[in-house]
Amino acid sequence: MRASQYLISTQKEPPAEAEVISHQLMLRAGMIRKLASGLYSWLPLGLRVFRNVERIVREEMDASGALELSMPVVQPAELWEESQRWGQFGQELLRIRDRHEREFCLGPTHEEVITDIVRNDIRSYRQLPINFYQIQTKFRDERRPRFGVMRTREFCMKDAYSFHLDETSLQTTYERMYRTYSNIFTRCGLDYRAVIADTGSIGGSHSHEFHVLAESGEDAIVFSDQSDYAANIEKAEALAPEKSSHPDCEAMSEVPTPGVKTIDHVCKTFDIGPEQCIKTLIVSATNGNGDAQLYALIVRGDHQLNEVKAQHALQLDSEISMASEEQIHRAFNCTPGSLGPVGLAMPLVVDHSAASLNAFVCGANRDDYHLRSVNWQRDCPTYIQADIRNVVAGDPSPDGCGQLTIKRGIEVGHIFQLGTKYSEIMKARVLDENGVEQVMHMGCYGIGVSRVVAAAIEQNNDDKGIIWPEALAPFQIALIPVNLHKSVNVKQTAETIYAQLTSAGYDVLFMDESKARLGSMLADVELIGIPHRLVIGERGLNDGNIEYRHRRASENQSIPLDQLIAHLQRQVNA
RNA sequence: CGGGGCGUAGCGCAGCCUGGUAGCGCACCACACUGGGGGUGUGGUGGUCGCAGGUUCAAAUCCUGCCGUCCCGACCA
Repeated sequence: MRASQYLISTQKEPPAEAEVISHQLMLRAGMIRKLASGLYSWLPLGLRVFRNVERIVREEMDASGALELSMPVVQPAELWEESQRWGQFGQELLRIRDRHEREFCLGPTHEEVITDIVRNDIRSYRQLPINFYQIQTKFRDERRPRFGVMRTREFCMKDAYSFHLDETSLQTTYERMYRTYSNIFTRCGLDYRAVIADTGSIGGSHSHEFHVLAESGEDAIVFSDQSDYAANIEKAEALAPEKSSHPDCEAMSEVPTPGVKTIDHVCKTFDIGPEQCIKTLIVSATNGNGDAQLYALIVRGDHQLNEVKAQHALQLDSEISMASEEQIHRAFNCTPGSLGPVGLAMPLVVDHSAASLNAFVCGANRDDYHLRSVNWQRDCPTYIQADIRNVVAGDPSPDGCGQLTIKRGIEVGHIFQLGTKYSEIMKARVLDENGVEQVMHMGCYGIGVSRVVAAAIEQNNDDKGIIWPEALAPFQIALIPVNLHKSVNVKQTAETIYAQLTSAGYDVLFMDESKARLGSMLADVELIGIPHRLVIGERGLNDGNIEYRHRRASENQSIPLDQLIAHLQRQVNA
């Protein structure tokens, strides 16, 4: 590609709105432009990278035996009512009406549509297992789009759905997808980890997420330092401490604590550590009748509530949210910072580590007072004990091997064993070899194609710009002539090399604008992140050389002209 | 959803407090010089100052409402 016939739209300064490095660099390099919150256009340069990811995904999916198809973005409400997700999915589902006032949504995912196809077209176990995929635009009306294309409302996803006669077959395909995903992210040149995950709103039993490790990641993932155990913190189990009894301690007493509302302040007042007090969190969830119901959750002062675990412990389908100060005041006539479990008339779930405390401090459900020497058995005997906290670094690994460490990750892929969640309710059945009708088992498998692009940049950049992994680069080689307009020799050589490289199959960006200055061309090529660059100037040509430099290198290499192609072959395939 | 910030040329910003000719840097166009790491000079192009209403002789500036956008929070208990 000749730069003179392309759009290189680089900027020196990042737009003020860009927070994370990948967002800044994508804007500065001229890969994307924002249309509105969470909606981005891909400029030609960005689209080249996007297509590279897409190509790798498609090749690996095809190689796995999956079949590509394409389903509509706009989906009728009836299908979602049938799966009961029209009500469940919440505000992320963008609902629209057509001219006949019929309701539709923009598809955030396609379980309903694929299940509808399969239940009509697949009747026999002989047609199973089968795995369909598409690479397509999704829409989720995120409450807070951010970080450029990392979390947008409209985004591109590869979604796949497999169908099986039984669980064993599902397990086999699930494992194949696990390997396929590993191949895809390896080919993309990413440092990633597969971790055990929660199934969230998609549902199902077993699930793994694929995370690209990066400081800016929105997820916390935990690893054992002695085994393969890795999980999303949402899912990582905090083991219950060894059974501890609650020997009677000195009598509980109420202590005046004017103005004390935070754990920090409680600790100073009583001269104790945060692990010796508890915090009482009030959450609200919508019950079956659509009413908001309050629940009390207790974790140790130094621990954090895990909302996903709490939701499971409360056996709720809908998401929980923290109660507002106002709700709390109405229910308990005190501020949130003065809450405690003693005497609370509502369902109470206590985390294992909080339940093993004895003689602890907590709020008195009365402003400006706290309770000390509280004993569970004696003072507050009725509660459910469960794991509802986030693990912390140093906790024992749930598999019994080693201790946990915590890192940040960007979720780029997610695979689920759905089981019969959708096929059951939508009556997707086949006849088995005995002529008996069986509900199909399903798996589903997603990759955030646009997010992979951003994640790759988060992991590969320096102060000059992007450093593309070989397989994702918009161009493999940048060809930079020095003083193109002045030197006939430079011009002829550059044209010759450009023709040679192009016919050898390389993607070359030829900086052929005659009066462009060397410095700005180098800066652009580095910002854009092209892995290999060639500089052709009189200086080198006088000795029969041109200069090669890898984007990660700090020195040029002089390459004799007649060895150029061979040299590049070694470098590009390295 | 709650709180806060911002909205002036493609990008980054100043001007607003104290109303009176709309500015700066980058980018862009022309010419000249320069020519191996974003060069210099001269001259230019480009803005209904987010939108609507109000106050005023006069509004980017003051007032009201709306919209957009970004950040923070929603784990403080």
